[in-house]
Amino acid sequence: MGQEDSGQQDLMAAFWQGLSHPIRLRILDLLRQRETANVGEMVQALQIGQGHLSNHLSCLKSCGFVSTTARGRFVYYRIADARVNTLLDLGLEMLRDHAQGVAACVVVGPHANPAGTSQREFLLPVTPMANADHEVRE
Amino acid sequence: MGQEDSGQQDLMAAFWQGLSHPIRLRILDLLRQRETANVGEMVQALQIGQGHLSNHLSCLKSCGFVSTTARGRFVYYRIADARVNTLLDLGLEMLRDHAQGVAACVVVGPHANPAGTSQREFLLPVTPMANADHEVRE
DNA sequence: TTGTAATATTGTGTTTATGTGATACATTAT
DNA sequence: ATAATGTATCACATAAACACAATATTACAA
Repeated sequence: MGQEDSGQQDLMAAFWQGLSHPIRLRILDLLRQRETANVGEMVQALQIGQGHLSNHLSCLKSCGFVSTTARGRFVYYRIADARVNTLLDLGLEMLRDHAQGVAACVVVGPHANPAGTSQREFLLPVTPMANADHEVRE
Repeated sequence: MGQEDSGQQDLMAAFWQGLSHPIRLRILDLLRQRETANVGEMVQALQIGQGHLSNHLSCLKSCGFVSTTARGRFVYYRIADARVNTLLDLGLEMLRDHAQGVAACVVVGPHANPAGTSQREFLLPVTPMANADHEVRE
């Protein structure tokens, strides 16, 4: 009976999670602009702790979003391959049409947004006629 | 100086997180096969609690991955648009080349995999020569 | 209107991801 | 060898995401 191997979905979920953190996304953005950068340079640009950054970099690398080149004691990171850019661009495009909904997404459970806690702000231009809730009634 | 608006990255992270959960991915897979299904049918197919499923559906909908059509007291869900499929296909393709790394990704910090806790299993065929750690030394 | 079925919400207890600071490693310069 | 610099790891505290059970809603049918 239905359902299929959920094992692959576990892995897939872990894969997407690699992109589910603002710092990791900022790292990718930085690398898309600078082409390449070592840890120290990124610490400077992103203004976060070295160890912390290193952990995120490790995650991005494991998931295959970035690759590295060690030169002496420096380690240069860069976007792993074109598909990463494709993925990021497509995501951004979709986000444009759902910024408001994403901002409101409580990600399962009200606890995530303890009554009153300011909704996530959406500083992204929301496409005007993007049927906010995609609901159709017949 | 440097860094740019991290606000958009927060939203983008939330967007990707919509895909970062095995149940949500199973829902999307189901909808890619059945084209459309109501909550009850999905409860059956996925074998999970109705409330639980409903929460995940809510998340997927907010983020724009699925859309709904209410017919009477039934609510039919379906993949929102072609881009969702593109995204999922591309992700799967990338996962094939990094299954092992993703499985090992400790997602920042060792606590995530408390010493000994069996590594995440990878039941996905790993592409033979996919340079596991993408490291280059010069 | 009353009862019921189909969905959506909420309350609460856990698990897992993240933030920090300290520490271990590796490589180059003295 | 020894010190200094750049990166990766680790331990601990905290917060966010999740699972589950119970309850609230809404649309229908009798």
